[in-house]
Amino acid sequence: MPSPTKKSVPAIDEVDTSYLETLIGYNARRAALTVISQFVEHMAVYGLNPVEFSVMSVVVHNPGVTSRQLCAALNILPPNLVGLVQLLENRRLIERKPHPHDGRAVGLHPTQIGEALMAKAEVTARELEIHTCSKLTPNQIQTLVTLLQKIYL
Amino acid sequence: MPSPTKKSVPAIDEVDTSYLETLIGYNARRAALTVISQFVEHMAVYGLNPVEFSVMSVVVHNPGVTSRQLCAALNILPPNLVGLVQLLENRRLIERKPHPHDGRAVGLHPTQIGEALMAKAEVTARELEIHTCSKLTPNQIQTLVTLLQKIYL
DNA sequence: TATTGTTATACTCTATAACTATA
DNA sequence: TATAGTTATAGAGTATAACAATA
Repeated sequence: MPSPTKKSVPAIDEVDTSYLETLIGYNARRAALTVISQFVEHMAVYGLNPVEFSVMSVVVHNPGVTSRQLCAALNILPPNLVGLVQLLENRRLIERKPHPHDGRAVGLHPTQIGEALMAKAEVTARELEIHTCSKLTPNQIQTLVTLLQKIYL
Repeated sequence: MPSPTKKSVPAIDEVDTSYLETLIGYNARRAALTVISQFVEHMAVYGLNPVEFSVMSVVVHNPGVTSRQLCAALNILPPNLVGLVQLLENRRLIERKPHPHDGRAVGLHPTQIGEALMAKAEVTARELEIHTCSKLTPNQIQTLVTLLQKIYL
């Protein structure tokens, strides 16, 4: 008489993901998705998703930056930036001005509204770090940032 | 007479992304994209993208796992897993068998072909870690994994 | 000839609602 | 009534090719 636990096709009680959890790629992706979903949630009050936030941030810290420079800095493809810039311009967060010495290029500048919005948004982003990394000490957060940059920079 | 550098609308020589580089979310996303693009490149020989690799890995290490369990473990929505499972089944990498004591569920099992493929793919994935993290010591890789898990687990 | 910005478009990934079969 | 698997579909994100204007 077979014991009750003997089955030719057993069921899985708890899924073992220990192998995947040893891989950098798996952990980086899972962590990034967690951080980003919290970012989306808390930045909704400013009407900014992560990409819009980073574009605005680069424009505020680099007034006059061109689309090409933005694309290179943020790893965005030029066709995908066009609609983004138009959206931010329509919201009066940025302005497009002629480039000082390249007739092909256009400089992107923050408006007063854009600067005011980002001043608040960047404070929120900083507070969000603490919340997202609540299980990490400030020292560990700094270590994490340093190690991540060694991968992509 | 104005100096040549005096411009009302100056150009940006080099884009300053130092603010964004202090944010966990920005770094996690950029690092994840770098790691994943290398993974895609090196796993193409097996015909597996990152999601297919993780599904296959969980099935191999948890024979009989159900779709629901897979979804919960890998953070995939059930409708998006359906096509994935069909694809892997068509490639004879997994098999669907009746669940031992739940008529609604279906157990996913690796075939011999699937197990053989994943044995090789997991070796490649391990080698890829070393390549992707060439600027990190084994100790730093371990630290990075631990810190990332504190965020999403 | 090369580059900036742009349009059009396709492909992938992700998300939601609703259905069926079973518990 | 709740859950597993599925279908259909919508939306977001990402990709390539090609064009006009300027360098």
